Amino acid sequence: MTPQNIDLSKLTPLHNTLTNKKKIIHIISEKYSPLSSQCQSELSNNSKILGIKKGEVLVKEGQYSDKAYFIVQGCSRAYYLKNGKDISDWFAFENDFISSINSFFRNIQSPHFIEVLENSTLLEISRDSIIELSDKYHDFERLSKTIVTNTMLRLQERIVSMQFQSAEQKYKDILSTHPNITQRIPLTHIASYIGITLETLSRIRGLKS
Amino acid sequence: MTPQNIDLSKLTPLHNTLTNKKKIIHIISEKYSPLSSQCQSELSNNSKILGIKKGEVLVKEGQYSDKAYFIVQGCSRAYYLKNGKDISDWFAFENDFISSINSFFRNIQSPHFIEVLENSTLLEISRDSIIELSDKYHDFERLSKTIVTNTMLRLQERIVSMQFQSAEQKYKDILSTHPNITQRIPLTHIASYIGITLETLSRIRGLKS
DNA sequence: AGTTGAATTTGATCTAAATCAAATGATAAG
DNA sequence: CTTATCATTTGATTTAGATCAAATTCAACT
Repeated sequence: MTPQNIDLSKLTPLHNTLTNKKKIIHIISEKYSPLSSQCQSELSNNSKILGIKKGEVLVKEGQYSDKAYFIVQGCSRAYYLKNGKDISDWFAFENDFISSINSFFRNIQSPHFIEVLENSTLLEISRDSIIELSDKYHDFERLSKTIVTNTMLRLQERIVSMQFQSAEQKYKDILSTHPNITQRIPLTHIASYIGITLETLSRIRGLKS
Repeated sequence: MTPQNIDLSKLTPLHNTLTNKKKIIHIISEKYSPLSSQCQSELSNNSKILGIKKGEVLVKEGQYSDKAYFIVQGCSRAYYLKNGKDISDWFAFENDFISSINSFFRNIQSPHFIEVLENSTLLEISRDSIIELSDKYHDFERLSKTIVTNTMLRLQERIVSMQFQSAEQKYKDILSTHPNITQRIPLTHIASYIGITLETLSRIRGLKS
């Protein structure tokens, strides 16, 4: 019986969790940047799996949040309130990371909320663990650099998309990177993410292009 | 005589350059993340100082650019053409870095031009050198992570500023981070950077607020 | 199935900022 | 000083998308 064929539900909860964690960390290592097995197991000891229900809020405005979350299953968003209006600022799906980046990196009060949009499984890692692992392991430092670099490039693309595009083009842009985002994220959130109103988005979608 | 009091102009050009390079690298190390002296001198061997005249173009659209530039003195911008319109995407001043990030990190053709806006002194480093130094020195890996992280946070702030702000507020936002930007950067470029037209910017500035 | 509340669509204005166009001001070069 | 080029301002008009408001569709829960 190969590892892939183990029926996880038959194992004890503890063993199950450990097995899953190793798998998740292996995925992170594959997707972002390779980690030595020693570093992987130390990351395993410094992270925990969370099961979160749809609608729960992981971070609230004003909190100091020193956690980063890797999405194993489900999706989440970061948003902030501007004059009472809910503006989405980041979406994260399977194999993406999410955190309140201002609070996490600059150690200030979070301007963002982070909300789970589907029942989700997350891997939580604290800033202290990340700092410790980055100090100790060069390959972990590289992993975190890779994640930050990806994020930077994604933000840069988003600026270009927002700078001088029509509402319609901005919507097409997001569809081209996330073709089925509308099946998972309410339109209000998509609208504010691309910087247009819900009504405008609805009209754009009505056009048979 | 302390090192600070050496009159650089009295030295041979070569010595002068070397001394300057070490100073510059020391500044980078101080400002972003400390480098061991061995790493500093290896970086010194892997970088070169450029003197560039106002108006020169360092990178053209379509080129593969594998260089990063640290601005010792002067300023530069990255911009792209959208339907023939010149849209500024990044400004860099003393102690900032600039590069065609898409080309540099993803090894694709640059969508950007990089133009020097004032007679400038730059330190140029190639991607190969950065990769090599990052492999060899954990502290260099950290330095590059720090630079990327700063860039990411700056881009994120910019998105928030662009998302649902009035033209006037966007202008105030850029003034608050770069109070004297208007003394160094033509208004056309500032306007496109914040996503408004030159005319609108001029009118905003006309209001005595 | 029927009720309730949220998500989305549709409609009628309104407005901030774009566009088009021309005038003025500043800088540099001969 | 004069001309040429570039940067900025000012003016008139248009328009994409916001705002306000109501109708409809959808989904979850008794």
